[in-house]
Amino acid sequence: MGMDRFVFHIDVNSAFLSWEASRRVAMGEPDLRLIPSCIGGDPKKRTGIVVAKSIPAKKYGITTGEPMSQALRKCPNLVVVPGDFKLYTKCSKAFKAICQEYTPAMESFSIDEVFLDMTGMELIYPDLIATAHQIKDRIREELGFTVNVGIGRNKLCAKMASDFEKPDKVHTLFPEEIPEKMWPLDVGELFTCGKSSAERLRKEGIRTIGDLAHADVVFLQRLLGEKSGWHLHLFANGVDDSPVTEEQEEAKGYSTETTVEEDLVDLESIHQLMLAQADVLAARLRADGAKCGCVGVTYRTIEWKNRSHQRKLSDPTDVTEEIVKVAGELMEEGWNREPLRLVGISLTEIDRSGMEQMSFFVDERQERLKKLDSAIDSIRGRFGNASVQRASVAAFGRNVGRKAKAQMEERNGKN
DNA sequence: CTCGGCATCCTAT
DNA sequence: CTAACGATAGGATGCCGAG
Repeated sequence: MGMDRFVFHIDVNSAFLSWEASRRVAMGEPDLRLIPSCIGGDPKKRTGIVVAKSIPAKKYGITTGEPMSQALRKCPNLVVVPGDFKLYTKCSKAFKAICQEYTPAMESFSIDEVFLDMTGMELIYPDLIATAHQIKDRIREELGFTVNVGIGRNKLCAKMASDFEKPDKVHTLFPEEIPEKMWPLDVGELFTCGKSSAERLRKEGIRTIGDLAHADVVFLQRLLGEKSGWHLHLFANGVDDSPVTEEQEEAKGYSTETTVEEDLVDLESIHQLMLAQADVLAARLRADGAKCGCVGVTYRTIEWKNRSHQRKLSDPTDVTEEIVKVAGELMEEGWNREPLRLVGISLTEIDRSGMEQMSFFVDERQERLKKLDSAIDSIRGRFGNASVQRASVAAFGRNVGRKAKAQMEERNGKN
């Protein structure tokens, strides 16, 4: 039936840190990869989180996603470097350009990961493992950073394999290797088995991926939900039919959220922040020739309680003022006046039909607002392309809050 | 009973 | 300093009310 496939998963080792380190090495500076170091928030302010870490940093028990303050307690000498998304975008493109040379069937999975479908290329690459080594070595020699390559019969196995020993390694995970290489691993290591699922499974005595592979599917579905249970069971057995897709899907939603330095306690300042956020999102909609049919707000209280409210629109829009009006109403209706540390807006039900709405009369106000927004877009043009912003981990600790203020000031300056 | 709408949870980079 | 801590996206899940 379906052809047997060969899939590569290529993953840049500690991408942000590697990219920063390779730039510094090229400029004759010390190699961050050889010392305890990380990309993260401003250590002086002790805010933000660890976004990427060196292997020496890992030896201190530092983990990705943990607060900087905690990481610094584990390793006071930790060298902390702020993020630089311009650099990451450049390195990502160079990395993917090399990968793309080996097959047209490449899927960009994230800024630092690709899948390659190498099926049916035996004549060009008779030894796929040698080809994997070649790709890896070329990237290291030409670009100055290392990757791991995982090889499997499907994306799941390729991805699991690329996660084995790091850095600068090629691993395979073929069906006959699954019991030996994957089943002994902790359940939490399985792709899409996150903290919550792993915890539930462990409570039931399911500790390894092998345990999961042999567990009863119906039991798993009752424990984790119908789809999650089913999928995790398939994954644990190395089963995955999802194709390597070349073209990336259009976004189904646009969202932004901002953690503020000082808690928000009044509607006025919340409104101002949301105006800045809606302005950015609406510009992205227009840049993509899209409109949204649903507006949502998200917020987080100082007690870390998350809330969200959303509402469908009677007519899809790409107008800042329309979005912020709905967002303001949602916030007013739902917010119980607890101080907020985070506020965000999400736009969903994206409509790309691009067709102007048929109508016998033109809504004067809407036209006026659209012209205003277009003017704002052209001013914004010099700040560069929205996709860079989208890809960015937009705020590294020290910019949090400052960014919110800057957004508001920029917006205010225009009025 | 099923479906749409919504809030929340979970997972990933 | 004694709990502290990002942004963005997509999908799943559970509840509720309408038809």
